Amino acid sequence: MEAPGAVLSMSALAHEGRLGVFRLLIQAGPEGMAAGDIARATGAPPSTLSTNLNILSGAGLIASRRDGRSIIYTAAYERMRDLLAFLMEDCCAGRPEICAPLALVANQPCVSQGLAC
Amino acid sequence: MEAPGAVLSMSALAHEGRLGVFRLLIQAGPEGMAAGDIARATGAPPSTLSTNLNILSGAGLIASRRDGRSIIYTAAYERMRDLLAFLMEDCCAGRPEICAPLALVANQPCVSQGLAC
DNA sequence: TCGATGATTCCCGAAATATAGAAATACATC
DNA sequence: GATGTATTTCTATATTTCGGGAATCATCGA
Repeated sequence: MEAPGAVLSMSALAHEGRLGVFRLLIQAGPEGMAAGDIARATGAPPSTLSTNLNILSGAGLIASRRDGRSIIYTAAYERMRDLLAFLMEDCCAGRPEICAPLALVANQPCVSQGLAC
Repeated sequence: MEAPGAVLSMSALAHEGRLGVFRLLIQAGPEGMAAGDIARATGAPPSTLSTNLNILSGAGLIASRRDGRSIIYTAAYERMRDLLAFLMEDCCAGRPEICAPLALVANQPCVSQGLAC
């Protein structure tokens, strides 16, 4: 990822409501969540939520698909991974004191699930 | 780090100019860089740069100290590490497919410098 | 104390963003 | 078709952010 993409992604996430939606979608997993369910979970009015979903989508952080009357949103893992990789590579270049401790964080979920990474 | 802090940090970094300054300061290392040098390096007019330095500072991402007539800015590594940890923990919880590959990135600088992490 | 230099603060018009009601669209069911 | 539900688009308003010129503050050397 290049800087402009990172700026776009971060400005999408730099908003309490959108960050909340994104976290929700990450938790929801690959099956995703319908817009209406997100609205209920967050309490955001439909048009506001729709705007924010659109912004997250424009930043490539979420994807959507229609299922009957509902539109299901899912988190775009690769994009998030790219953003994190950009921030880490970019910011850790020559400064391992930042990133080295993060390796533990990165490994933690795997460890806790018995995966080798 | 909590969500509001992450939002603050990301909104500070979600700006081409500020991201550039921050990257510059990361590269500059613990010795930091004088505001004037940053201005020369980025070509930003003084008032604009000052505003942006202030925003980064308010987000806790950089720190400053006076040295004679100059004010030296340095990147706040811990804060950046906290932000990355928040994003990784928060977003990878239960989703190791995002973070597992990042462990490699995190390790890379160490590896390239012969460090064990 | 004075002038020069480095940096910040003040200010304000322009542009972008946030929010949400109302209307419109898409689809499913009857 | 008609109706109801899900979601988006349109629209308007309020708020925030951006950028940079001019004025101000802080420090140093003479």
